[in-house]
Amino acid sequence: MDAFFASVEQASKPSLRGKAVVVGGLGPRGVVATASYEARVFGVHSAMPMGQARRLAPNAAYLVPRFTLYKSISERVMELLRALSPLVEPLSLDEAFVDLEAGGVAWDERSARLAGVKLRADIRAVTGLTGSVGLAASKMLAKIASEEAKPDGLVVIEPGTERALLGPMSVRTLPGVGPATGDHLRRAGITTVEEIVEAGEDELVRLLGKAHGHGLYAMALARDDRPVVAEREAKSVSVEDTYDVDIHDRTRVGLEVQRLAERCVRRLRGAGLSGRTIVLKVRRYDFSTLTRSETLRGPTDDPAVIREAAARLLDSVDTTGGVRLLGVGVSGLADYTQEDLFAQAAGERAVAEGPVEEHTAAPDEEPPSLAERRWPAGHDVRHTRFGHGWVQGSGLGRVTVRFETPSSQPGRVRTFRVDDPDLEAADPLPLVLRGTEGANEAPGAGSQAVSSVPASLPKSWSGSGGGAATSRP
DNA sequence: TCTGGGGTCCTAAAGCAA
DNA sequence: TCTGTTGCTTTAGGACCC
Repeated sequence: MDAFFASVEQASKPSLRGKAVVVGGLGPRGVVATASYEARVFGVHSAMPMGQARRLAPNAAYLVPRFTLYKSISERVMELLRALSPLVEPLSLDEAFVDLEAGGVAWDERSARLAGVKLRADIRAVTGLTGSVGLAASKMLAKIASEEAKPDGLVVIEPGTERALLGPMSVRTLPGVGPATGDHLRRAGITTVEEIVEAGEDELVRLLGKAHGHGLYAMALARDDRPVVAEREAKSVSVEDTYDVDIHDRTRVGLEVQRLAERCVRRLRGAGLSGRTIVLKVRRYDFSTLTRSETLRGPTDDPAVIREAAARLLDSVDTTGGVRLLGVGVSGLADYTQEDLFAQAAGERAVAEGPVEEHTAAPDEEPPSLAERRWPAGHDVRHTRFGHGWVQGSGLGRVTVRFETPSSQPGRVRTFRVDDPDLEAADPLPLVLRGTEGANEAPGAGSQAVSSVPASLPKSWSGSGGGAATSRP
């Protein structure tokens, strides 16, 4: 999918279409998750610190990610892919490999291209978004082709043309070559794919080690026979938090680790898993990162056991100077059933844990007090008089809302007090009114779309207001 | 206002057992 | 009994990906 998070936001917010949109963490230490193509013109890109993005594109719309919405759209796209082949390997919410041959829908260039064209049309019809397709004989080449195809395109790499195509490309094009390896190779005078080939396999292994060296050399020759794997089992489960300001207080550090351990267990149990190795991660004030781990005799999903292990690991870490990030993870995963017996044997009382689904936005499950509701930029809201809209920004006791829906014209902006009883959080509306395939689900989709178009209404008392303010107190 | 969160894979060192 | 080799497991760190 093209600029996935940003595209979803543009689709659900008519006033943002054609505009620079940046989705990411809005706190003082946030980074960009996705920038719309309009924002990329200013030099904004993924993984860039938000502060830098704001300097480059001060007039862009800055929004917090809404993972549950993205996930639901992702699932619809994955369904389309699974209709093509049983062999679908998701790489992330917005990318997947599909083995078209295994699905029997494509066996030569013509049939593959046809399948690709139809897929792109289906994605558009079902989600209202654009996706790009890369077609080739291997995963690596398909991936490169899809990069070339973006945005909103389709690229085929024909068998026999691979080497010539790859040759002049930067080594950074190849999967597995990031900043570090790229630098390493550059210092050895290797900047293009054909220079990797010229250097030879032995030299690559000498430079990068066995696994990486052999692998990269093969990739440079366009040799890649990695299969498309449909179901890959998780190897680890982890949670981590970066704090807005470094934590110095050792007691507080300990408490945070306990909280993280509990969140980690919730996720672990939600997935029906238990694990044997507990990992504590600490990023210090100077960004140096260290991990400490402990392997238990057997797998567990017991919150007390994991909390205690994490606390022991913390004992061996010096946190003077402050920490900016803490994380707790579990690896060496095993099935839950096996663990169940273990937990029973330990005679541990089951901790009354909440629902398995975790909220993406708020780490804390606090009672949502009247005046202290949070209004994250970009989230949907409903007003009893003005209908459906989204939070453009909040701060200083005010929240600014734009009233529009995916199918409306760009809407008006109004500002309210954060404790306005007429305003409440709302679920996202579907981006497309009816899907092309399947019966129309979403019972109420049509009526919602019609009802909430804001006609001209009394003036609010707010000024136009600048861009979205951060919502941190 | 420097640098998220959730993962995967690889390497190297150290301890231990055969 | 001493020494060397090999292999497995645990631990820590680093690179990479989206």
